[in-house]
Amino acid sequence: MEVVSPELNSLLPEEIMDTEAIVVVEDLPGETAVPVEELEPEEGQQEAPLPMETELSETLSSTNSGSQLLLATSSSPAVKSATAKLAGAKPASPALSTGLQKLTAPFTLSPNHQIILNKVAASSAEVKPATTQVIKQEGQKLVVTTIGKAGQPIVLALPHTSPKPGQAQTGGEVKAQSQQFKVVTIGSRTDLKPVVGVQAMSSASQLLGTSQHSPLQAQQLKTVQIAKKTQTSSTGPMITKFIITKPVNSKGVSGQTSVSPVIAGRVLSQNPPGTPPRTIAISDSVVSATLNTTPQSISSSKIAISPLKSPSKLTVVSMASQSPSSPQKPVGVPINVALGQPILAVQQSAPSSPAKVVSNHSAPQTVKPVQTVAVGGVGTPQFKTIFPLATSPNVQQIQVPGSRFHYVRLVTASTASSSPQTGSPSTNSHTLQTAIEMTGTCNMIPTAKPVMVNTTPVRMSVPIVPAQTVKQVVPKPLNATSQIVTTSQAQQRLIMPATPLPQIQPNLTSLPPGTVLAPAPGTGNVGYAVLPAQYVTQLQQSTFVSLASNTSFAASAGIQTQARLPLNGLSPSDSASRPRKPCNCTKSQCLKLYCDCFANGEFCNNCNCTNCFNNLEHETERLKAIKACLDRNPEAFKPKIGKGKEGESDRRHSKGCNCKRSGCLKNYCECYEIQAKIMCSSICKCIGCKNFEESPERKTLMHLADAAEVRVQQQTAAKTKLSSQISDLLTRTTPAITSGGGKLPYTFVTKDVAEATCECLIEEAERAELSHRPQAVAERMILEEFGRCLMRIINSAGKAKTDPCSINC
DNA sequence: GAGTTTGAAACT
DNA sequence: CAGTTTCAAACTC
Repeated sequence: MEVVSPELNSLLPEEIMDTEAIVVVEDLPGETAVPVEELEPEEGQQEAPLPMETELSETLSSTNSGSQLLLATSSSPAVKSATAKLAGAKPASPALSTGLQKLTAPFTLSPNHQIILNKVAASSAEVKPATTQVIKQEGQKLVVTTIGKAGQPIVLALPHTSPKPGQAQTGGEVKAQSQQFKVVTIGSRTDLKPVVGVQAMSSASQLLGTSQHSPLQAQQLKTVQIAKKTQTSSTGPMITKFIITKPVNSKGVSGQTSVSPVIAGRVLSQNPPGTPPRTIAISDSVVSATLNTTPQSISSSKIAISPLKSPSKLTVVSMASQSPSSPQKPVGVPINVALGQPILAVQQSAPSSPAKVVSNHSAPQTVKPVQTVAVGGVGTPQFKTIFPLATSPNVQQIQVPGSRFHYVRLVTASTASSSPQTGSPSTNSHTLQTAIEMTGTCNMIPTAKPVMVNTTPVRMSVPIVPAQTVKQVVPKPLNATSQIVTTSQAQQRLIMPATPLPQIQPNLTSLPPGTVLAPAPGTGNVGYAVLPAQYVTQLQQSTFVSLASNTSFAASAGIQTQARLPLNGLSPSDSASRPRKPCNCTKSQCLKLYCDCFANGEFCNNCNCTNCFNNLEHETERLKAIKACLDRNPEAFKPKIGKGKEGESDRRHSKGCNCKRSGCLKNYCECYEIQAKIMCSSICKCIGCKNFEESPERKTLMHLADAAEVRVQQQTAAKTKLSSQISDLLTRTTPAITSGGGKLPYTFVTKDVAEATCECLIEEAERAELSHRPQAVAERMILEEFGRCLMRIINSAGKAKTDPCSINC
C-alpha cells in the first residue's frame, strides 16, 4: 500500500498532514504498543493513554516462525545499505535491531529503503509444508513500503497465508506468486512524528496492531479498526490489519507531537510516549501476498485525500492495483483510517466472504473484482473521493448495515478464488471485507495482541469522513459467488500515491466536491485520478463498476469491467434531490467551467456532450483542467451559493452576477437561476437589476411563478384524482361487462330480456286495445308496463349478485 | 429544432 | 484589471 507522497503532502491541508507518520522501527524498543482491544472502537478516541505493549517478540515468535514481518525506516542508513536477511532474532542493522531484534523471520532490505520480511525465506527453497506450521506462510510476503524522509519507500514483506503445499516450495515460485503491497507514507517533513503501525494478523501469530498514544493526544485520538477477525485457531489464516488513528484535532498538538498516524500491520510500531500516534489498522486477512523482492513491481496504491477545511464528505477508494502481467496474489489489506474522526475504511481484496474464511490460495489466480470500501466524512455536506486507479479493478461500493462507513469494494483482476470457501477456523484467512462484513463497522477490536512497529513519520493525506454523513446507499445484493470471489486474494493497498504527483499537483483543499485521487491511466502509478464524489454514489448503483481508464485491468482475467454508471449521472439519492441536467458541451471537452458537470465536480454521464474528457478515461486531462481552473480561481469548485453578510439574505452568490440585459430576472443570471432564486447582493455588478427584495418585477415574477406552480400542482392533483376515479370505475365496471354477471342493471338487458320486455309491452297494448281504452290511456298503460319491466330488470340485477342465473323478465 | 440572446468563463 | 473572445445555457420563434 502506498500512502501519500511528500509532494502531495505539501498540498494537503495542515489538518490532514500534520500528524501522520510511519513508525520507525528504531522506536520500537521501550515504546509501548496499545493493544487493539483497548482501543475504543466506536469513538476512536481514547480517553486515556493506552497501555504500552512490548510484546512484539513474544507475539512474533509465538505465532509462527514462518511469518514475515518487516518494518524499516527509509531514512535509516543502515537499512538503506543493502538487502540483508535477518536470521533468527538478529537485526540487520542497529537501527532495526531494537525494533526487529525479536523477529525470528528473516527479512531482506532492498537497496532503496525497502525492507522485505520473510519469515519463511522467500528466496530460500526450503519451504516447510503447512503441516509443520499451522499456517503456511511460505512464499507469502507482505511488502509494506513507507516513504520516509528520504522519500524512499519501505517495503514490508509478509508471508502470504495460504500457499498451496505444492506451491511456493521453491523460491522461484514464491517470487512469482508473491504479492506485494506497499505502504507509502507521505510525510516528507521530518518534524512530524507520525507513527505507523502495521499489523498483520495471522491465525498463528494472532498479532494485533495497536497504537500508542500520548496522554495529551489520547483524547483526540480516534482509532478505527477495520477487518478484524479473531482467529481462534493457530492454523488460521493471517490477517493484516491497519489501524490508523488520528487525533481529532491535529492543530491542537504543537510541533512534532501533533497527530501522528499509525498504521498497524502485523506488527505495530510503538511510539515514544510523547508521540501521539495515528493508527491505521490494516487487516490483511488473506494476505496471501507472495513475495516480491522488487518493490517496483508493486502496483500503485492510492490514498484518498480530501481537504478537511472544506466540509465535505470524503470517500476514499482504494483499488487494488495489480499489474496484469504479474500474476501476483492479491493481498487483502483492509484499512481503517480515522483521522480526527473515524473516517476512512479502505478495503481491498478479501479472499473470503464475510463469514467465511478463505484458506490458502497459494496458487496464482486470476483476480476477480474486489470490492473495497469507501468511507464517509464527518458531518460534512460534501464528500470527496479519492480513487486509486493505477490498476484496473472493479469498484463496488457497499454499505454494511449498521456500519458507519461506506465501503467500496475494489476488484482486481489478478488472483481470486472462484469458489467460496466455508472456512474452517484453521484454514481461515481473513480479508478486510470479511472483517468488515463480520463486524459491519470499522470499529473492530482485535482480540489478538498488537505488535507495534515504528516507522518513519509520515504525513497522512487521507481525508476522513464520518460515515454518518455519507449517503446511505443500499448496496445491491451481491450474489454469494461474486462476493466470495471478490474477496479472495486481492492485492490491497492504501490509497496513497507512492510516487509524487506528476506535474499536476492540485490544491487538494480546493478540489471539486467529491474528489478521488487515483493513479491516472497512462501515468503508471504516478498519476492521480480525481473522481467526483458523485461517482462514488454512482458506483453504488452499479454492481460492478470498472474504471474505464484501466485498460490493463479490462484485459485481465475476463473480469467484469463494464462500468455501469447510473443513468443521468445521478445516484438514486441524488436523482431524488437534485436532478442534474445533462450538458451539451461541444468545444470545451467538458473540462472547463462552462460545463456544469465539470463545474460541479461530476463526471459526465448520459450527457449530450461531444468529445467529452470529463470521465475517468481522460483523468489526466481532467486533472490538468482542474488544476488550471484552480490556478485561475482557487475557489472555482466551491459552492457558488454561500451565506451572505449579516443583514443580507442568508444566501447569496459568492461572486455576484454581471447581468446587463436580463435584469437579473432570467435564468441567465446566476443569482436568479432556477434552483437558486436568490436575490442579487451588493457584490453583484449587474446593470438594471430587478432582482432585489422590493422589485415589483421580481414580485410579479415570483407571484406568477408561485401561481404557475400552484396551478401545476392543482392540475397534477386533478389529473391524479381523475385518473384514480377512472381507474376505480374501470375496475368496478369492467368485470361486470366482460363477465355478463355485472352488478349494474343495464348489463342485464340482453337480447332475450329486450324481446321479453317488448312482448310484455305488446301484450299490454293489446290489452288496452281490447278494452277499447283511449289512445292516451293505452300509451300510459304501455309506459307503466315498461316501467314495471325495468323494475323487474333492476330487481333481477340485484338478485343476480347472489344468483347470477336469475335474469328473467 | 434552429437560431438568437445572454452572461460566465476564458483569454489577451 | 479591463476588454475581448469563447462557450454553453437560456430563450425565442
